[in-house]
Amino acid sequence: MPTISDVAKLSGLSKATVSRVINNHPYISKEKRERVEQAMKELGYVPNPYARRLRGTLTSTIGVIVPRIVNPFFSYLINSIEQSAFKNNYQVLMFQSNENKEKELYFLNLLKNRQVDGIVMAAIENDWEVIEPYTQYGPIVLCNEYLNKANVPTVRLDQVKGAYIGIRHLIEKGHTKIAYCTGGLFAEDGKDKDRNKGYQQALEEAGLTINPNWIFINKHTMEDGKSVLKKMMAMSDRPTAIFTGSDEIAAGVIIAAKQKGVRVPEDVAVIGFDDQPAAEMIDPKLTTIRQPIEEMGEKAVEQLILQMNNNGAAVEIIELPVELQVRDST
Amino acid sequence: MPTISDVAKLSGLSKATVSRVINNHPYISKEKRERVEQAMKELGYVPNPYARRLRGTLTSTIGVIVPRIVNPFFSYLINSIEQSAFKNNYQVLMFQSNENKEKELYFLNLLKNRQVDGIVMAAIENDWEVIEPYTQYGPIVLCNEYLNKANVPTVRLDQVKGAYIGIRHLIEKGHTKIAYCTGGLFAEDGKDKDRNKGYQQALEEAGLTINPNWIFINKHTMEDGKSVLKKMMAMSDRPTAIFTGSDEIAAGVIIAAKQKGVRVPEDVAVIGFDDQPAAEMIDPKLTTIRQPIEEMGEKAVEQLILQMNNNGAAVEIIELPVELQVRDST
DNA sequence: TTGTACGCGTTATCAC
DNA sequence: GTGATAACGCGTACAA
Repeated sequence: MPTISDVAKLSGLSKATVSRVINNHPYISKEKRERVEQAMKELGYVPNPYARRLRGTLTSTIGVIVPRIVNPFFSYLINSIEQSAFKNNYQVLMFQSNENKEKELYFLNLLKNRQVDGIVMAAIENDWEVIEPYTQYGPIVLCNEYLNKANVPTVRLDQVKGAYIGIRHLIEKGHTKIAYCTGGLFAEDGKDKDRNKGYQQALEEAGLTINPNWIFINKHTMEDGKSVLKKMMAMSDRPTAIFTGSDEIAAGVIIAAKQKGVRVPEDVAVIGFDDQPAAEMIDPKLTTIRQPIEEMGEKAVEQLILQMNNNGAAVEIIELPVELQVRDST
Repeated sequence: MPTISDVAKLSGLSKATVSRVINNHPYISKEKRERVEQAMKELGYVPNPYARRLRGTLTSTIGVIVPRIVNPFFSYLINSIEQSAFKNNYQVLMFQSNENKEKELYFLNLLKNRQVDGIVMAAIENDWEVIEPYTQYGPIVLCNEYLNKANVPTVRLDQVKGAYIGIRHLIEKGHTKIAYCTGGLFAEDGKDKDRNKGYQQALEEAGLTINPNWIFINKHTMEDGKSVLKKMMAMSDRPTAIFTGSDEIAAGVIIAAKQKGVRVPEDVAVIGFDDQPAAEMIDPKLTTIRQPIEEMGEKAVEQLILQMNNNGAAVEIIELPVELQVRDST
């Protein structure tokens, strides 16, 4: 690999001059500039980025941590992040935490040793106390996750409203017996706490009370959806509608319903969450909560770049709206 | 950021000794080793990777180029690549070419200036003649794509067989009028040429001839699938089965069929390709061709690492088998 | 406008 | 075993 010295030698000029040409400095005679360019072309010279960085020039790659990229929600998010980053001349280093605390820490370490200049966390496995120290090495922005105690830029969705408008929609359709799936434990302060709040709020407003039998916790997959439907059908007091918390679970519910001859939405109305492409493939097409993933990715990159360029930039919390997408399953 | 000199100073030893500790050299007294480790911890010292690389130590990131990550096929592929790379202590820089030649070249340049040590190309937009020169900067392996003229490691699927067993299955089910979708132009030497070959081969063996009206070219999306079904139904001589070339197209066909009251598989049998998760969500569940994506990603990483570690390693062409997954749409 | 010389942080070489 | 020191490739004060 040719170095700047080779170029200098070939062009009969000094390294300094070559460097100036490379970095577009003013005050170089046209003639020498051309001589240098000629020599660079001839040698196929490419600046060594490690030497440059060592010397202090800024780097240009950002890291993104997601739980699993095969989840369409996250592949769409990464897509958006990659596109935005590219527009801004940043590269994207992609990581899957696989919901593994140690893997997450491994990735955060890349920030520490400056393999990346900043990180977008779209998953967060460790407690904030253990993540927080890494912010001293470079900016971290939270995306689709948030922690009240974390004083970092955050881009998130209004999950309270997401659940609220979903439940509300079911109520307006005349349902009073509404089952509910959550990815967490339906605790005050755990995973999905915002959605839980929206759910409770909508019920309260309508004067309905929660039937604990109709709460399904720790649900995530299509298989979960199938088993939920079966459990529902086995109840003596059956719900007539279900808020599933994800399109995948909703798909499982609908598939199982068909198997059992349960009609959707006549016998059971089903509402998903995410508005994934599959929502339109399912029969009946899925009513669901649409999330502005694209915009979320853009904003996250925007915030991150802001922080990278300006260490003291204000820490913004951006909340994006969700909306109801009514189709045929409710 | 503390440097190796800071550690040396604090521990009262030389940079050389500190470096030896960092790199696990033998022949260091236990006592000094501990003194160094203590100092490192105290300072929160992290070696600067750019300096290390400048000095000659190998880097550890590989690039992956895919057309679009939101295509489940590729998100699963990237997933597999990321997992394999991680196991081998490599990081993954992810790129979407968006089927754009220039973007592809931009990424290939990262190889040139050593931002990545090697590249897995799961998409290939430019002619090989323009890509080939980049191989001098680092290894490139082709994944799910191949070019006869390219003398680089290649991991691919047996597409001829993929189409062949699909069509064969339809024939065995008694179909003789079989429509066919291709992503290319059904040309001798273009996109999907292998599948075309498998299609023709299966028909020939069964003594069937190709009806040009039943060939649909340039099809990719669910929307394409819908319009294909409509066109089929408008024909006087209708096919009774269709090989769609992708689960997405198949989904579109089935959705449109339902709308029109066409029964699947009674009136039209549909076969997909890929075996994406959606294949099980669709009603009827999709018969499709399963591709060993996981294995493909692993092999690609394996080949790439082989090349990176051993410049002269043999160039292997690995062909992975596909298989028929029979469900309810045929 | 151009060149000289130094330093970025690390590791390898060579002495001791 | 350990410590100077040079070298990796580049950018920039400083001098000219």
